[in-house]
Amino acid sequence: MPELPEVETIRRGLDEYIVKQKIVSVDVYCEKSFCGVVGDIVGRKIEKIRRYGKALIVDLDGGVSLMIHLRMTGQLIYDGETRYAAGHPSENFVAKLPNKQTRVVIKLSDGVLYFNDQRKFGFIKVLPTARVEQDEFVKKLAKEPWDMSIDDFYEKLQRHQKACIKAVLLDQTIICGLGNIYADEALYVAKIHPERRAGELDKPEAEKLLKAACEVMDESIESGGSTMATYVRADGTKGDYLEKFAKVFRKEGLACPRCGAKIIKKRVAGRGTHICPKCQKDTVDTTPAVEEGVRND
DNA sequence: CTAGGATCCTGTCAGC
DNA sequence: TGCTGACAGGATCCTA
Repeated sequence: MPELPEVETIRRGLDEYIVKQKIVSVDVYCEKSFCGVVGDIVGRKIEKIRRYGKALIVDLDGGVSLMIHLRMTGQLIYDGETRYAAGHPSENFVAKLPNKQTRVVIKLSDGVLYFNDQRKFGFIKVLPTARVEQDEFVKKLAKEPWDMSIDDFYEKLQRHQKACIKAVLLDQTIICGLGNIYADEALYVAKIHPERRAGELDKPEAEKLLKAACEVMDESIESGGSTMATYVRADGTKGDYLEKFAKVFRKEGLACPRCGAKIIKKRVAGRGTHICPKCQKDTVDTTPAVEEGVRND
């Protein structure tokens, strides 16, 4: 799905466009995609949009909230005076809606919010606002990289000694926000091979990785996420992290911008993984002479 | 407890 | 053309 930067991009967009609007009606096209009773949210006003990791919380008046998780292929498309679309990028962003992938349609006072989701892994769930933080998913989330101390991160890596570092980065209960794109990009920036065991990273490496995670996600959020967040807005701007900033993700066969070696793709932790085989060594760097393995390039 | 694999679902693409 | 298997920007459940 949409990883943290994309979800944050959606949050900002919804904050601008749907807050203060009233829910007029809700059409559920796919039962699996909507958990709750439609009558509990119709007529309520949207007060606030929050985010926990990759989960979006829409607070309504009367102490009711919606939790929205896009998982792999979810998208939220607001169609009002302008169209604001974000989430899993696809032609749906500019298509006529509803369409085959539309799962829930929320009609608002001044526009319509479409929840599309090709694979139906995502969902919208109705719950009392007071219970959001008690939700099993929310409760288990770890800190986001910006809020995590290096000691905390290093200790977590030690705790998951034998797991691939990539698997660790994808585990939201260890560190929250990264998904397949930003895990690959962060590992590339930090020059760490995704198949290294978490326990064998030394502290300077862990620090580089944590910093890289913040960096790649900051960059993406600033550009509106990797998706075409503002696709149809008048200014024509669009978020295009993959085009503009990604160095390895979906770049297999292309030259590494750092060393020129050919980027490869292989399966790691059950996911397609992009690596520069030269910059990202799959064994511990035993180069002598430099203390603690710190290399300043 | 951790680690790894299967699984939910639809759609697309490469290879025969 | 039609079929088949692999794979996909996530998270959970099951097993060892």
